[in-house]
Amino acid sequence: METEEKKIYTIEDIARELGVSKTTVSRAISGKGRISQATRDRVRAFIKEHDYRPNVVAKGLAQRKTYNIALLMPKDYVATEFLFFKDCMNGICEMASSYEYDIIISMIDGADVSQIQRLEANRKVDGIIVSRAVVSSKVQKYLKNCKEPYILIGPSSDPEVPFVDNKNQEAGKELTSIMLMKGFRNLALLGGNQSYNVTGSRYQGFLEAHEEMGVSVNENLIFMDTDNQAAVSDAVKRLLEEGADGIVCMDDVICSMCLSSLREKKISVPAEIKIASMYDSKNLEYNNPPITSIRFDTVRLGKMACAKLLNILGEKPLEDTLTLNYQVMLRESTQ
DNA sequence: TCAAACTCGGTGCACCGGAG
DNA sequence: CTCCGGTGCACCGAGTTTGA
Repeated sequence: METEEKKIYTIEDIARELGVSKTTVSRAISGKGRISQATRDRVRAFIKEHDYRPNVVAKGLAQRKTYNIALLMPKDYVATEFLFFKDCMNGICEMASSYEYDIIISMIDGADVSQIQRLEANRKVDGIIVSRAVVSSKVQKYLKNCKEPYILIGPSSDPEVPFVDNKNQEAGKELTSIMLMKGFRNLALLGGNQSYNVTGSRYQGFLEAHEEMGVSVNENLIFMDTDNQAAVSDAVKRLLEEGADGIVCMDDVICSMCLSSLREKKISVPAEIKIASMYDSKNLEYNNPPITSIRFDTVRLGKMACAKLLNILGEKPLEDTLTLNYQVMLRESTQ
């Protein structure tokens, strides 16, 4: 069977077919400038009928835009972050594509800025989204001097740098408060990589809850950088020796490793020790007992980061309705 | 050999003619 | 004169073609 190749229309073809100028067609599509409703309808009907799609490269050429956004990811991200990135990316891509933007992912190796340099030199992107784990000060300093705007996912200490972030500190505080209100007085904290801001924020929340409730923190029960099984097992061993009555894990992967370590030691949850986590991801979905956890909407976080950047790029009015929050999922592990 | 002109598809601005 | 609805053309950037 002979396959008939579909004609790809240009704005000029439409103008010719409809007996108007290219500018008129462009206006009918963009909605900018003065044009009669009748002409606009005619153009739109033609576009619909012939499935016309504007050439984004040409559009970019005329507007000096690329319609690309860079997403900077850390090259050395650990397993605990995978689900975060996945959800975040879903949100970013969804928001970007609704404005005809595409995402270019660039893996950043420590303080090496060569990837960003290349994107900038080749004018590949209009803006940059920096995932929270790219924290090297050299990278941040470089970005500040970049001509492309950027937004940070995660806390920003610099008031000039736009950012979006989950309410990590508040969530850490609330989760800890819940444990303290249940009467636990010897809480352990298993934290992630200390070079990440999120770890610091959640730790601050943990401390604040103690302070507010007038409970002193047992320094021997604070474990950081427990992002691998060996470190978690060691922490679990020590927190049991120290007589901890509850464990707050900074994320689900840490919690999952912690549960595995407790099982190995035949310590039962929640009968012998309570445990709570943050992030409420698939990692713990089928755990028995169900784990009390903070649920963040990371897809929304990604969407919001992208929306804010699009706003800076002049593409999108900023919606106040796009706010971030979290839910506390109270389950059997803390009962 | 090499500078100038042209190419792609779309945008933005200056401007035009007709109507009120 | 002003407003409306439209036109014409320069321009965007980089590669290719033309022609002196």
